[in-house]
Amino acid sequence: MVRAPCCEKMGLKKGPWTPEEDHVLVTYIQQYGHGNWRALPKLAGLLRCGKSCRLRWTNYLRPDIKRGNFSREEEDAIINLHEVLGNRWSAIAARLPGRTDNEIKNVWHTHLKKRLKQNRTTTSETRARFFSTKTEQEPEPSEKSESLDCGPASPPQCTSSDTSSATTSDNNSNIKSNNDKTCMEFDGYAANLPEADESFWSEVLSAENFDQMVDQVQAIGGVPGVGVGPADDGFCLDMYDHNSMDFWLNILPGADEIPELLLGI
DNA sequence: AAGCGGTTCAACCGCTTGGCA
DNA sequence: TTGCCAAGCGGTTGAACCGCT
Repeated sequence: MVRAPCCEKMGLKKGPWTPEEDHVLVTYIQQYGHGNWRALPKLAGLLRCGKSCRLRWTNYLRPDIKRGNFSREEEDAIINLHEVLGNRWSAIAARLPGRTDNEIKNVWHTHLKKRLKQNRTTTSETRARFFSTKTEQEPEPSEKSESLDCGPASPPQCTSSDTSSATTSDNNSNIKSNNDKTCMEFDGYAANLPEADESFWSEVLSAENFDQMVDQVQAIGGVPGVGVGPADDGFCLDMYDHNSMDFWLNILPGADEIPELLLGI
């Protein structure tokens, strides 16, 4: 199917926005709102298509947008959310107030992918040691694994987040899922897990739960980490002290020491 | 100072989704 | 149920910028 580009009509401007155009757009939206994006440029007197106006507004001109570099906390949050949500940039952006999906996508491709790649290189020996006893036929990690592609089936009992803070479950009880398939990663190794429905992830990712659990773990001087493991009727996901042996025993049954390079991340 | 290659990020393209008649 | 339209979304592009030689 071939669809004509939205700006194909002659006379519609493309490319970078000028300060004058920005001013016209902002003034119009402040005055009348943006009921219909397609009609907006005509009404506002802009030689742009509605789509271009919407993008300019949502990605740049909106008053609630936070400009400037991402903090380390924000970067960590993106990494953690990306592990769970994959390339759903708008869903990730919804959890980072003031940041747009476009911005997050750019940061991911320009900074965070590199950072993760470096981490994986430095932890590869540790990882190999820990997985050697449990997952002898583990496939080689691929570049593509970052996009949460579901590769060949991996043992569902061993997986986790590879950074300190991550998602968590309901207060003191594990959250059980249904039996569909999804993917999570451990330091680049994709593992198939039972997939949870939307309400499950909403609950897991709810700010209240997350903050509460992080606080609890930090209150005892621990570093928050997420463990995922088998449960009687599916799998469970819970938050632990990342530096505790219990955490590693849960996700790597049989482990005899905490992965040195992951301590205190 | 100039050229070049790598990086960044705003903007675009086109597919998907949802609402409505 | 079907078709159309508007908006949302993710992938990609390319101009601007930056650092190195």
